[in-house]
Amino acid sequence: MTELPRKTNLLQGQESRLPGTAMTTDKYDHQVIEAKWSRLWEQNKTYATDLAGAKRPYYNLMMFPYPSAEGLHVGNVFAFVGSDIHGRFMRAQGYDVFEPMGFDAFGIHSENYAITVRSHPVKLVPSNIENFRENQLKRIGAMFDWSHQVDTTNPDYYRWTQWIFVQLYKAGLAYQKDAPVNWCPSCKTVLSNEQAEGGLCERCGSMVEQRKMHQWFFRTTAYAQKLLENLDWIDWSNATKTAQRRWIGRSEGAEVEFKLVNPVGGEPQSLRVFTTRPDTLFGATYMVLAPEHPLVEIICTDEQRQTVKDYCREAAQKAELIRTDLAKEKTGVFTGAYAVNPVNGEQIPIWVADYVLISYGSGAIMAVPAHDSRDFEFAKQFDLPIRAVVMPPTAWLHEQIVRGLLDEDYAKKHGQSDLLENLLRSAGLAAGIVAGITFQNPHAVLDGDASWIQQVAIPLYKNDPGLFADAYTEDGTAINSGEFDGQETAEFKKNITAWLNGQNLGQATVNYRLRDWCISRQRYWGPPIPIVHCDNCGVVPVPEEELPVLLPFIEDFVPDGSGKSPLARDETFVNTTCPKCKGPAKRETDVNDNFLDSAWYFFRYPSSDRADVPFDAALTRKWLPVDMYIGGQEHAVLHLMYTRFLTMALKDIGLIDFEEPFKCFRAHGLIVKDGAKMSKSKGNVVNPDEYIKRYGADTFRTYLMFLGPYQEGGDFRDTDIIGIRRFLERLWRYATQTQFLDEEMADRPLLQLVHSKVKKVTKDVKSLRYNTAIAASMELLNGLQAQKKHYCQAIKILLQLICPFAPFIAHQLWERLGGKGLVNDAPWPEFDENLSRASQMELAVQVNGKLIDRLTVEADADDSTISEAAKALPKVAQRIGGKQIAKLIIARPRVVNIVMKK
RNA sequence: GCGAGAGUGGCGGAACGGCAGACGCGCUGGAUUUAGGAUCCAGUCCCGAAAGGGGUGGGGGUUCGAAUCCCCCCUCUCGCACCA
Repeated sequence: MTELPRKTNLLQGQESRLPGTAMTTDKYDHQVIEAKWSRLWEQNKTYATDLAGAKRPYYNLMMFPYPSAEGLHVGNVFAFVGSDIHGRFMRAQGYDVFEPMGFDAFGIHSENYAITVRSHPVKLVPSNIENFRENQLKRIGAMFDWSHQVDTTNPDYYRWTQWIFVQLYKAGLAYQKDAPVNWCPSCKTVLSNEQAEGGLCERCGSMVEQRKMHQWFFRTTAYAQKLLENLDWIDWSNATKTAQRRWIGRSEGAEVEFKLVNPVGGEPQSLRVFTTRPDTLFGATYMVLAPEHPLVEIICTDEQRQTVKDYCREAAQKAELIRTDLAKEKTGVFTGAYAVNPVNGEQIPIWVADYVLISYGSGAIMAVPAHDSRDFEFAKQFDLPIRAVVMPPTAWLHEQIVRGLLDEDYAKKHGQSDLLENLLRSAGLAAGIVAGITFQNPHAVLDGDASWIQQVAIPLYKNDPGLFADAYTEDGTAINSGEFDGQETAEFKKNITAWLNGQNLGQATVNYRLRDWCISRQRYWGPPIPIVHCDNCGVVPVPEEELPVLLPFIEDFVPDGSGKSPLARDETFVNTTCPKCKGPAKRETDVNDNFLDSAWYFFRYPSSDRADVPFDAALTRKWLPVDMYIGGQEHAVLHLMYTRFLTMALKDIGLIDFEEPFKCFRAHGLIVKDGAKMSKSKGNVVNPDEYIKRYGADTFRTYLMFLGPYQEGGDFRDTDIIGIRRFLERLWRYATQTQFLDEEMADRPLLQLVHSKVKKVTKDVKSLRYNTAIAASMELLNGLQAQKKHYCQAIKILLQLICPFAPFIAHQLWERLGGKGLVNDAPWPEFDENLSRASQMELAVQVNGKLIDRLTVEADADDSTISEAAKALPKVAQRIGGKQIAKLIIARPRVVNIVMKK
């Protein structure tokens, strides 16, 4: 006989309904219930918010999805359900909750997918949206207000995306400049950053190059300071705020001017650099320009010209990723030119190296190898002088030497092996160890007499910090810095900046890492940038009344080798008349970045039915800023930064009166499967549809929220979902097969149970700790079932508590039990703090902090009663014996600790 | 390298500085059942027959008392990454 597997996959075959018996009608049949309530909610417009009439508006936003062909991902469901629970909770608190949903359907994902399946986004996107909405989103039990949905590819929407572009253009916040794009020489196409990961083309694997193109930018940097400052007061997840702060990357320093030794006739006479360490100016022994720096070509000497040219060409061909990622070894070449160090008149060489980025600061640096690890590495590689100008604390020197972080190769090369050996010997001798040290037990060494540091290590460092393996980059005391010697870093910075200012050689400056937002995309599937280029009038925005500039249907939308958007191939699109002079003109053919579509969608939701304005002023005042935004931490910087920028810009333009779009933002966690990230290649992708069909949306929702703390994510496990299903079935049986009493609950233990659980669930749901809220609901059900008397009042409260998680079953049972109206509209149960506490408390009794016994006393027992009772416990008394008690601590309602005298 | 977060039973995970392991999965035993992948009851951190002892990645510290706070180290996850 063949052995049958003990268990089969829970998802295989098998209808969830059991063969018909007399009981069937009363079984928990999720399919019937969920279909019924979906229908009722839709018919009665239960979740269509009266936007104009709402008394207590609450805007509950979640990040709208990109409607992929694969369908809704379980990660989306996790995100939406968590947000919906918050929305349902707020509704039960009496708010008019607006919970809209939409589709972020433009962009490279849709376009690429269409290319791979040889279809067209114009065909694919609508059917994907249809599938998302009708087959998936409508089944997860969320309170979506479908009367206000948004589809970014709809001309009624992107008309306003273009309109916003025009407003920004008029406000001087949109401009054009040359910027590099990722270019695949083999596919002859522009690539997005994610398509060029690792510096290789995603499709053909060839090395991605950087190509310069004239592109559109938004001036996000104009708001760098405000974007940073507001983080201090907005109520957002801390991790998100930290990520934004780092992304903005404010750093204070000074701009310093270095004059060229041999200025080329008529050309600029100096180089400006940004440094956060003006106090290290005396240690600047060379300078570096980024390969793209315009002065490179001008200043390099004829001798070096070819070398420099070759180097720059090579650097240009490396994608930024390769340049940064794989360049473990630094590269660079000498230009032949020199500059003058303004503080000491020294002539220092100017190099070109790709470790300096054109996009930050001025694209040029002064190199202080002794106190910057990158310069240090570069100087060692190319044998440039390293001069100490900051004296590290002796502890640092000690640490370096003790750990053996010294550079023997460097010492040898510079004929300083003797010095190094001397250092080691004296260090060893100081600790009573003979020379020829191997640092086997470094921390045991050197702790006694430290005079060797004063006598040997410090002079050695002062003379040549290159002997050490690392640069000292922290603050310290100035050395080798002329009149500034002895100053601490902070005061030195202040003084030297003032001095530079006086000499007209520099001033204090703030720099940001944040860059302007490049919104040009040389692709097809996006809203055309509403600009016309006219030979006479130059750049002219399309007049607002002519918007939208419709995206033309182009059968073959695949990028060609031109590097231009496919729109450039459509003559009837490109050729137009200038809105100003009516002469012939050409349209801009780039489309805008997908992130612009999603940067303002929440403005549109309340006004989605308005054809005349992007967003109605009164509705916007009433509903925005968004009360709660829940979404993925992966959007911590880009999406959330862009929406903040845009909101600030719209405020300054005068269209709104607030500058932060989201009062509260919470990032949810990531959901993994069996401990690993879900991916198609691993074959561990969870398809939500199957689970919803088999277990029901209620079970699926509740399970997703139960598998871990919402803000941390969790591990999805097939085997665990059954626990939730059993819980809901138990709830069903209890609610349908119990004789309930109609009178009010009266006995204290039951009241205590109910009130304590209401308290717990309320607190947890409020703070998004859904997993423990569910656990508390389970405890409540367990507790109710164990009672002798069963009250309708109690089960109804449980239904209210569970409703945000499992709305279908809660509505059904509420109705069955004769509840008034909808369970979700019943006011959230209040709890009584006094009733939530037990009438008796069980205290742990410790002796010297060790648990010995337990003691049950009345909740209001006084200290002496408790301590006498505790001491009287046999196990405790035995330990006390005749000895004296030093201290007796009562920490109610948990512990009594009896501390004995020693 | 930098930043953020996390290391707790066989597993997912609970624990205002106060009884470690709530809740659930799994497992063990029992009841019921034609059947069980249903339901109900009991049990389930480790060592020990018990009394008792040990236990929250490792090592120190603060405290009457530490999974929780502080310092050092290790590991994992996620971001960022030559930003001068």
